[in-house]
Amino acid sequence: MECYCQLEGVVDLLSRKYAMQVVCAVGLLGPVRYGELEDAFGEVSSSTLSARLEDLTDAGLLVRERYDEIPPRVEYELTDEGEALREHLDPLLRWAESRDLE
Amino acid sequence: MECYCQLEGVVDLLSRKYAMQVVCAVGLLGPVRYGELEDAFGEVSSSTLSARLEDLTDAGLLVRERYDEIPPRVEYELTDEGEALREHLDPLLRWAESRDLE
DNA sequence: GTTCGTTACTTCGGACTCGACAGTACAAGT
DNA sequence: ACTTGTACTGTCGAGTCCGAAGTAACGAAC
Repeated sequence: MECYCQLEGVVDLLSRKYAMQVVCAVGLLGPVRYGELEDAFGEVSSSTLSARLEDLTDAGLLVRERYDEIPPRVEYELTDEGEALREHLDPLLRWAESRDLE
Repeated sequence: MECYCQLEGVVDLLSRKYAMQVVCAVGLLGPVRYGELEDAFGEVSSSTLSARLEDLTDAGLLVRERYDEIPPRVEYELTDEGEALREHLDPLLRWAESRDLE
């Protein structure tokens, strides 16, 4: 019970590709458009990125704001819960980054 | 560059099933045997668990100690790097746990 | 001396997830 | 007409994960 083995839910969500990076990226880039995220990631597949955005939105960690314009405009932002998650995630990714650079 | 989008390596590793839980579990259970982990997880598939243990060992986050006994005995433990990771991971899983319980 | 128990895994077929790339909708600009 | 810009969706082959069953090794029990 004290070993986190039984964890599901959010952790499963974060265990999908790019999930952790998306949370931190949306947090740092503020209200951000789909294309900006795609550019930031560089080599992500659009289908996977949009699946991840949908997952995180459904989980209540992101809000998706769609403007009725042509060409379309959509902006993603963290909810309060998403921001809470990002604060826990940030030290982890920061550590991972410094480790990978060695 | 500041948005963690390009992160690979450890993050990809942690983005696989049970990876984060295994790190925290091994940290809390001390030197721990394969079967103990399997019991703690309860409903894990043995193939996936052993794949994850191998990944983490190859990445230098776990050490695997095999004793020449019958029946076999194998113990897993965190390396210093694994412990550093666990310290960053722990607040995250703690948050996830409290969120999932709501 | 043959079966039983223990442990830490593999192996297997099928299901799920991912990546790359092509395609969609719509209007304004040329 | 035709191209441009945006945010996706569809498809399909490849990679990953799943649970169930099997494997190897040897000592102990019968």
